[in-house]
Amino acid sequence: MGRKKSFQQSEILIIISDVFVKYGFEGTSLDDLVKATGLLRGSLYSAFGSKRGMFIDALSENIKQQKDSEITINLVIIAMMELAAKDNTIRQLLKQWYKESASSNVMELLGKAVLKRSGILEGGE
Amino acid sequence: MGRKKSFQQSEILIIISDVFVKYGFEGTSLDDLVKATGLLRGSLYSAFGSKRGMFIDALSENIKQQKDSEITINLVIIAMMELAAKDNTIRQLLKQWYKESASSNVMELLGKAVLKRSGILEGGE
DNA sequence: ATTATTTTTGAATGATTGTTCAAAAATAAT
DNA sequence: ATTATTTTTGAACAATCATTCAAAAATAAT
Repeated sequence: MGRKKSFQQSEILIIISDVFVKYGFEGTSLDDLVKATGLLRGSLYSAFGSKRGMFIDALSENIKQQKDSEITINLVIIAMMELAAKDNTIRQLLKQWYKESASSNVMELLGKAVLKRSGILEGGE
Repeated sequence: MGRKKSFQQSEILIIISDVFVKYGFEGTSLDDLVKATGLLRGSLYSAFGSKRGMFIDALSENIKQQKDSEITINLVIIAMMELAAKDNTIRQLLKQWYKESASSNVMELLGKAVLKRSGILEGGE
């Protein structure tokens, strides 16, 4: 009973993931998320509770569904750089990812992703 | 002539570097920098121009003076993750660091630092 | 139809953000 | 001493931030 949800949580999380990957956690504003998802603040908050909740759900979902995709790796690094030190819940998620990571050389995987994100390798200008 | 500076730019940059390493770029507020340095906003701005200027000077100075220290590596990763994509000046600094980096395996160096920063390896709890 | 329940809407809130700048203080030159 | 120059001071500013919540809308149950 009650009004029907106008969106599918899993589809919204894909959009949210892209935004966090693009701008980082601190660099992402709620306005960014509102614009990208097409939802209003209230809907996002009733679905995820907080900006942190949105990030945690995005990270969890990506870890669950595509352990070594570029998006997952980027979310993992953002979590490690910006959140893990002060957030135990996120630290636990990262431990799980680390344990289950298929890669044989995690360090190199992470380092390569950081370097790629910087854009210092391509196009001389 | 004129009033004497009450601080040494190079000493302030060491403090500023520590703050940026601790909180990241977006995660660092001017209040954080004011508290840590003991200087007031006006002094910081007349010395460095902007928050971005403070970061750039901190990064440059560290790259110049201790190419592979933990602080330098952390500043480099923060720059790569949060700033490089949209800031050409920072991208150039990072290219210089990359070219002159003494390490034989930069990817692994970066990845190891990210992993260490996350804190997921130590202390089980 | 009426009632109950859930979701959407979006304006409002208070806090925090980076930046500015006129006035005061300190020093050097005349 | 007076003038010129530089730095410090810190209040003020507009912009942006994450979050809240009462009202409206939509759906299901009675």
